[in-house]
Amino acid sequence: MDGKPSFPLGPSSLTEALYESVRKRIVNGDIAPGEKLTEIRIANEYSVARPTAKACLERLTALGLLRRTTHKTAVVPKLDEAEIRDLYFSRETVERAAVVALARAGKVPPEAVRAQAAMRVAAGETAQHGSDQSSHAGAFATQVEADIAFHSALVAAVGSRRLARMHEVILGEVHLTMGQFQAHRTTDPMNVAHEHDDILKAIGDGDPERAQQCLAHHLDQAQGRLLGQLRRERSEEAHA
Amino acid sequence: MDGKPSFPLGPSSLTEALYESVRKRIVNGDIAPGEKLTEIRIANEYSVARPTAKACLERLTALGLLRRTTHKTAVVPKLDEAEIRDLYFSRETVERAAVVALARAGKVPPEAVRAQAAMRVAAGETAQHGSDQSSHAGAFATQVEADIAFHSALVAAVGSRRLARMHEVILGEVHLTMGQFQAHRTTDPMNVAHEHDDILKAIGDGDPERAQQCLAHHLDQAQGRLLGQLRRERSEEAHA
DNA sequence: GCAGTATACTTGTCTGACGATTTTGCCTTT
DNA sequence: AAAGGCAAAATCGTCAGACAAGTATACTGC
Repeated sequence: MDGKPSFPLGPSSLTEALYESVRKRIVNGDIAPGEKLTEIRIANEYSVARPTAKACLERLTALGLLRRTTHKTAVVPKLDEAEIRDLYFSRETVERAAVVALARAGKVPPEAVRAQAAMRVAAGETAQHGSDQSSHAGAFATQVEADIAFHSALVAAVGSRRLARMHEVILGEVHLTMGQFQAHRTTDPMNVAHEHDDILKAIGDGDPERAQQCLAHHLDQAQGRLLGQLRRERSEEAHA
Repeated sequence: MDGKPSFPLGPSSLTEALYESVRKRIVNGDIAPGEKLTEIRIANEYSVARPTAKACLERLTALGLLRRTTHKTAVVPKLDEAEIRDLYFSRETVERAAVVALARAGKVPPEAVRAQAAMRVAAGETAQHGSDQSSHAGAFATQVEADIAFHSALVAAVGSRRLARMHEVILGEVHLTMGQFQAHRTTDPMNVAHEHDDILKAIGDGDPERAQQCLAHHLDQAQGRLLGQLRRERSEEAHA
């Protein structure tokens, strides 16, 4: 009946599954920034042919999750300050257009409020297992997932396929940086949840201007946290 | 001395050359919308192996210049009204951010004024060879190139790699639609040049608000021309 | 005459191997 | 002893072939 199934359950293709697996390993920080990712390594680790691994690396490179030049091995990038600013400038450009369109329509996307609920329980988990290291890492990962899902739902609700596609690329790199700074993260997760609420509130009130400002504030906070973390790491390795 | 040559003369790689060639054939309208593009056809036409052609089609698909679902032949899309609106909404989102940033800095990109000069001579050529069909088509192609170059220079001048990358994808589809409507084009090219001038003027005056409005007007005009052309074709094929 | 099914053709995907290029380690020379 | 050149190893780009899945068509039965 309907042209396409709304819920594709799993990656039917082998290349798709491989791509998703490697992608998750990169954004979760399982593969450290600066680490070499050769085609042969991927092929061996997953027991697939090299052209398959090659296609996977090319897709990741196109999305900005890998850096590679001709005849050189792919490495996962470590974003410096200038690139983080560039990333968040692009992110704000896309998400600003989204929240303005949503506020004009005055419709709060249900998916976003669902992601907010998941965000809150994840924040509670993080605060609860503060001492336990492994549980903390797991809870943090789900928290990041919920954060990504929130912003993704915001853009998806606009209904623009091209805006969503651009945002998907941007969010990939955002996810990457969050995963890389995972270990030393110290931020209170409830602050993020409150900032999300402010955005949804402004959208529901049909106030594009305020929604835009709330979003800018939220992204500025996030960028500031990332830059502060980056400077802290820089000084740490300077002492060593 | 310098890390990378500022002017990469030609695609050194075979895959790159193939990709560029097919891309140009698509955006110039040499390959009609709806036409099937099989891997074997590309491989035969260019005398390359199938995996090479496959990689080429995948890259084109990722950029939106081809549509393909699993186990089905890739076709060049013909954008309907909803998709053209979506495309121009995304385009305005990106270019608006660019002109605002440029107007804030108050710097007019030299590349843009160069593209404007090229645009004017191309417009003159188009008007001159109005009767000659082949010359007209050639002049129109260079005019479209100059138009693309102008908007591309605008975004490139911001200095954001990610914004430029998003814009490149968007402009690819824009180029595609312009190439498809090439045959029946009737617009006065000087109007476009004047609208471009208004944008540059506002940027030079350091007036972000006016630059934004001029851009919105320009894109609205362009979108209107495309939609009008599309409706005309629809009625034509309804009569036949 | 129409619909359902089976077959054949086309297409997409996966696997293996060869040649070209870059990088790195070592040797020679100044 | 240090720097430059050379050689060897490793990696990337490309090509050729076989298998499986999907689609379209033709045929048969109703």
